[in-house]
Amino acid sequence: MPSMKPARTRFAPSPTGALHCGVVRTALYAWLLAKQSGGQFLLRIEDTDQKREVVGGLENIKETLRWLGLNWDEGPDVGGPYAPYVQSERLAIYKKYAQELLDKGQAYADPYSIEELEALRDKAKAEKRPFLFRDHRPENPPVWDGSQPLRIKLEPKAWSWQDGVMGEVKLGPEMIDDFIIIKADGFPTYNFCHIIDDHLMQITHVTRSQEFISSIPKFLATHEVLGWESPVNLTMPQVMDETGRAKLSKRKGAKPVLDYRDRGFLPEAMLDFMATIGWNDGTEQESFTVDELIQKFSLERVHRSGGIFNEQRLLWLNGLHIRRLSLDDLYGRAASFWPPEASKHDDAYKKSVLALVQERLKYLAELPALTTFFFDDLPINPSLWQDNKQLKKYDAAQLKVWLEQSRASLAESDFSTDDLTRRLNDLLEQTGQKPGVLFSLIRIATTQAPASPGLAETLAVLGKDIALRRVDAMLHQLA
RNA sequence: GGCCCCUUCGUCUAGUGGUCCAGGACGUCAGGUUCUCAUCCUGAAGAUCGCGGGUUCGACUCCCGCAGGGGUCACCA
Repeated sequence: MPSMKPARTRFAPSPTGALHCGVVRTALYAWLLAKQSGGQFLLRIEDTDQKREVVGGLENIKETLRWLGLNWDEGPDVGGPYAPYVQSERLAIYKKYAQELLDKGQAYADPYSIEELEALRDKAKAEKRPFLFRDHRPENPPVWDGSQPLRIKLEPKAWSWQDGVMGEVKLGPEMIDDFIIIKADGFPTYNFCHIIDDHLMQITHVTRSQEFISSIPKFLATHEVLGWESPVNLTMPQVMDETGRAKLSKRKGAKPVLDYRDRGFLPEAMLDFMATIGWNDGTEQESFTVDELIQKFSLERVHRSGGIFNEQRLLWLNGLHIRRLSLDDLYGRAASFWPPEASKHDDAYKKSVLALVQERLKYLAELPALTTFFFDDLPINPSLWQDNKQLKKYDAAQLKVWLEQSRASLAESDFSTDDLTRRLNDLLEQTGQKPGVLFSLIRIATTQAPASPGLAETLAVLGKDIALRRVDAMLHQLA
C-alpha cells in the first residue's frame, strides 16, 4: 500500500448530461487516492457553460456518486471550508483574479469578433500553418468593459513535466497560446477557473482524462503567471467503447452509470469493473472489493494505454458480487426487481425463492424471468415436453402414466427437500427411467418454465398444494 | 496536417534481458456435477508479443525508424 501524504483530490464534472463509466472511472481513481492517503475527495460543479447545461445534470452527478458510494468530503450539499463548490456561484472570485492579471498587463481584452477570429483561423489553415492567437495580439487592446472576451497573455515556451501516470511529458511552445479566460458572457473558461479553484481548494493531485494532456502546458503557464505551484497532474488513459474506435462519450451512446443501477448491477461490481479497466495490482487477482481497491490501488500501475469497456466482463463481475452477498443483503437490494406477481407473497417465501436463484443472477433485472413461476401458474405450454429432447420420444399416454405415478408419491410427501429428494430417487427406480426423462417431466409439469433451479429444491419452495395442482393441470392436458 | 499518448490471445491483462516457442481472467467450445438453467470443477482452441532494423552470447523486455489506433489543436469542458 503506497504511503503518501494526505491527498486532496477532486471530481469536477459539468452538469451537461448523465455520467458514464469513462468519466466516473477518473473520479474513482481520484477518490481512491484520497481514501488511501487519508485525504479528502471534493466534488465541484463546473457549470460555466450555460448553453450546454442540462436539466437534472447536477442531480444525476450527485445521485451517481452517492449510489456508487463515492462520497465527497466537501462539495455541494455538504459544504466545506472553500465553499461554494459550484462555479457559477464563484464568478466574483474568477473576476478578481482576471482583473489582477489585467492590471499586471498579463491579460488583455480581445477585440476580434467571432467571425473575424474564424477568418483568421481559416486563413492559417489554408496556409497550412497552425493558428496562434498571439500572432494577432492587438497592439492597443481596448479597455476591457466585460463585453469582450479577456485573454491571458502567455509567453511561448516549451514545457515538460512529470505526469503522475504518463511519466515525463514534453510539449513545444506551439501548445501555448493566449487563451480566453473570461468569455464575453462574463463566465470564466474551464481552462482558467479550474486552476483557480484547484489552487484555492488546496487540491494536491488533479486527475484528468487524456484529452486534456495537450492543454497541460497552458495550465502550467497559467500557474506560473499567477505565481502558484501546480498540483500533481495525473493523466488517465481513456476508456474506449465496445468498438475500440472511440472514447466512451455520451454522444457515441455511452450508457449512463445509473442505467446499470436500474438493471440491477451492484455498485461494488461497477467500481470493481471500472477500476480494473486500466489498472491491476500485478497479481492474478481478478476482482476486488472496495476496501481492497483502496488498499491496493497505485498510480504506478495505472496503464497509459486505453481500455475497452467490455460489458461481458462487467456481467461476470456482477454475478460474482451477487453470489458473494448474504441472502439478507441480496434480498434488500432486490426489492424493486420482483415480478408484479410476487407482491402477493410474503418475505419468507420470496427469500426462499431468491436463495434458489442467487447463483443464477447476472443482474437483478433478470429476477422476473427466473422466478415468475414461483408466484403464479404459467400457462401450460405443450412445446415444453413435445420439443424436449428427452421427452419427445414418448407419447402423451406414456408421459401420463409416469406423471400419475409421480403424483401419487408426491401426495404422500411432507415436501421437505430431503423427503422430496428421496421420493424422486425412488420414482426413478419405480419407473425405470433416467432423471433426464422423469425429472424433466416433473419439472415441466410443476413449473411450465423452460428452466428452473434444482427439482427437489424448487418443489420444496413451491409447496405441496401448488405442485399437485400443477401436476393435475398437466395430467388434464395430457388426457 | 502539427503535436501528444498508445500498440502482448476477440477483450481485460502478467511480463522491466535468459526461468516465456509468453502466464492468468472474461468470452467461446467440449466434458463432469442424478433433468433444465446457473454455479462449481476439468480440459481445449486462441498472441510468430503491430512491422522493420539495430544493440546483445541472448529481446516481449533496451535503441532507432515505420505503420496503425486514439486524442488534441473552441468565447466546450
